[in-house]
Amino acid sequence: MTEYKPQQLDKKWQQRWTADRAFEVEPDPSRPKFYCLEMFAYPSGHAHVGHVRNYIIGDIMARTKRMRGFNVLHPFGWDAFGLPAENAAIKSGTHPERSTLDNIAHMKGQLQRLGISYAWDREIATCLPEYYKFNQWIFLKMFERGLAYRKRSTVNWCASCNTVLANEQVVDGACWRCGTVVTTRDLEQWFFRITAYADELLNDLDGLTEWPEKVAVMQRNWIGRSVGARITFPVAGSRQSVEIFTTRIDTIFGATFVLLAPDHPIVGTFAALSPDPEAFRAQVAAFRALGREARLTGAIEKEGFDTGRKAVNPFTHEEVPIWIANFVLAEYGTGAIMAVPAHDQRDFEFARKYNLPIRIVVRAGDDEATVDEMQEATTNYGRLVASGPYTGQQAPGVLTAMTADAEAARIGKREVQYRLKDWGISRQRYWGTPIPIIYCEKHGAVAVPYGHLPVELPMVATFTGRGDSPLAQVSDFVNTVCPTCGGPARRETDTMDTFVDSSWYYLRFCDPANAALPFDPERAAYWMPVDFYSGGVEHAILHLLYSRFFTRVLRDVGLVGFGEPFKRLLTQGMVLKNGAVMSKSRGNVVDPDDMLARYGADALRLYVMFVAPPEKEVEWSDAGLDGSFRFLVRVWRLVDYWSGALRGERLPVVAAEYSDVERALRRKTHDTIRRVTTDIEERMHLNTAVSSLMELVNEMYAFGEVTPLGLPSRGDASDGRGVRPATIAVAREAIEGLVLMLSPFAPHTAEELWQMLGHQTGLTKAAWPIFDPDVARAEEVVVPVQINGKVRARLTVPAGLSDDELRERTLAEAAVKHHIEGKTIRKVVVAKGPLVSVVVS
RNA sequence: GCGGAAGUGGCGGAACGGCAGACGCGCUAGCCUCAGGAGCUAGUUGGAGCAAUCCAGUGGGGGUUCAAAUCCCCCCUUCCGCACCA
Repeated sequence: MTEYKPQQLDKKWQQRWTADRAFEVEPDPSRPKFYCLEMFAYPSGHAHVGHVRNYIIGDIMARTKRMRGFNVLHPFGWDAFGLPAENAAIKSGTHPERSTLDNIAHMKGQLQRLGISYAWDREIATCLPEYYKFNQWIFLKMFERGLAYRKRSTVNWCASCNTVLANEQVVDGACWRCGTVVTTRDLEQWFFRITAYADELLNDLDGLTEWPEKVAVMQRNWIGRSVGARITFPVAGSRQSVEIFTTRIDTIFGATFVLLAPDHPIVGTFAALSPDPEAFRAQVAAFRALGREARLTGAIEKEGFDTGRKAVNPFTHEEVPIWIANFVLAEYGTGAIMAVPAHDQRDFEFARKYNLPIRIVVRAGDDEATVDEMQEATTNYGRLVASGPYTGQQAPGVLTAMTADAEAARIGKREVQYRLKDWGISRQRYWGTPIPIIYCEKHGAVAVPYGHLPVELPMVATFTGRGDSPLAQVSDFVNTVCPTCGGPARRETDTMDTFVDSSWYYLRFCDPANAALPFDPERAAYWMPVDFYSGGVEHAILHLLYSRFFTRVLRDVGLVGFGEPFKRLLTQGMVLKNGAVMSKSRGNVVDPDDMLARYGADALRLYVMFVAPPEKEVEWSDAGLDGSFRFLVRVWRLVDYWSGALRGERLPVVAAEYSDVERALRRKTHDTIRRVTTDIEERMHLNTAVSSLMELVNEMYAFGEVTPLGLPSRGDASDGRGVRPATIAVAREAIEGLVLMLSPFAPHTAEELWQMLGHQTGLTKAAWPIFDPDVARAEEVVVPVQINGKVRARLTVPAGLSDDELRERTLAEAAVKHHIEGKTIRKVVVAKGPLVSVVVS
């Protein structure tokens, strides 16, 4: 009996795979490709079992697809730029490059010890010039096309991280990374024009049928398209006007006042011309602060004040007051709205609070409430009343008509608004990709010529974390010459948001060593799109939306021929410990290396896959890991014990030679092949794939009880002499199938067992077992019989009986007779399954 | 408030209109024993019964169907996302 020593097997087979370069691949048009990718890692230092779960999920898919005949690309890399390394440098004095590369080395070791089948020859790290050179290259392509541009704007600012944040990086008014309350600043910033692709990014979500609906919905909401009209309200006694955006032009006859955001540009003019500009400005400032407060706390107390000015409603020609309100957003629409208190709840509350007029202009159903009786705004569409020439008309027709009339009268136009804003990518930090722009007094912002890329990040020795961009302090870096005129010029000193790095890395894996282009279009055409992509749902908006945007840009640049990078997406659940997400600060991390030392890689891999479906959150349990280890020991003993008999000559066997018990095991084997294959490839129910394998093992132990092959607990292993060839053949089919199907989950153990069974070539070259429906077909079936909906009997009958025969046998069955005695049979249904349902009364 | 997902034994979870609780953990009893955190056998939704068996049962209430954990309607709870978006 050979002892199961998983730690030794881990080492042995990991070395073998590396020596054989078993997972390195090249394009091969003769085979179908499969690109399997897990979101690459931020090199924080240590991967815990929560991170590792995702890599194991991907590895099950990659290993299975390889055995199923696909040419599988399964690469890994590092999202290596970012703030934590820089912050650590400020504290410890270690240069971010040093700590990042150290962390990568450690984490790579962790993944290798888990036996994840990565093509390590394609490893990338975004902080290396050979990678970020192409961040710059893509930036320049976008600059040429007007997709990268610079503008002064009010931006989100995190005082703790000392940098700008994208809208997507502000969570509940606070920094997504450190939780500091976000403030605003006016800065010159670089933006990517993602809004140019807003419609496409929105519409194409419908085609992503293999994405979780949740993610598509989140992106849809984030893009936030709404169709309406922009209408000009002239300011009375002035040549100025206020433009408003509305989706409810049908209610415009009920617009009894206009509301401005405190940040609206015209507010400054109003203040200057007011009787007491100082007081006016003070009040505006108070509302700006209030609006921010309200958004942070969710406290929704609507406040406003009258500017004293009036606007002319262009449909009614009526003068209505202009107020400033804390709940109107400067960044959405035009920063100004027409208020229709009768038909908008917010306007209603505001009007009631400040005693502003309310006018009903839409009637839905038979509601005839007067203004005084109204408890809340009526927001449904309906028939227009008191609306001049439009009275009596209905939505949606009237919306189109009124918008068209506004356009004809040159007082407005149809407009589509998005919640999505352009992506601000400038960061006032060091550890990132330098933006390849040079500022010249004569020529303004000039692109660094492609031949000068990469603009290398200079080695800065000291970090303070204070002041502006650290690169501004490096005079060798800053001072340069203008590429256009050769005159003195200064480099851009901001770096790019690290989400730029991750927006195209999956394309780089197709051709990671290319020095001329981000990737070779032909290689990308072979490997892309990613067939299976898995990672955390926290990237549902940021990374996944940016990646879809980048792929479209690269399509328009001519590098790829498609827009969607990820065909199938899986958002894996987190691993909790003591009910909380694992984190260093909570002190509840489980280090995979501790588990490897106790159980080996395979028990850990198996447990993490068995405990729950991949999308679900799971609670870590040491006891569950024990169970998986026991299962592997059980498999080991069985295979080891039978291997002597199974290693021998493969004698031909004809179907008629199989006994009932042998046929039953063959059925189980093939049924298991079918279930495990669809569970992995189609349903991604890795937990039930494992339980099917467990069932097969239980069945084989039962088989051992009744055949001369015996069981490990029953003395010496049989060498197969004197055992019928049919028995050996059946056992071999079951055992080999088991080992093959176990191999994605427990690759080290499976390789060793495969070798024990006498195979010279390893499992990385083996083929997945083939399901044979003829073998799986049962010759006898158990048919449940329902009487008035309850199962009352089971019939064991030959498979393939006709419905009439089944009906006959059912009614003849003693247990059935007992239940229908003295009653009238109303109906007998024979359903597929088969199953018989009898209705009596 | 809007949107999404979910609610099944002591626990993790099975069951894509057809036998509810597969598989595993835990627990109980027994066997074996070089006493190990090992292995084997049986049991384990609740209730009634010596038993065969019967009754109830998938958050609650209705409905569709020969048949519902599964489909439809209403309600409750939990988690997640968005949140004054005009």
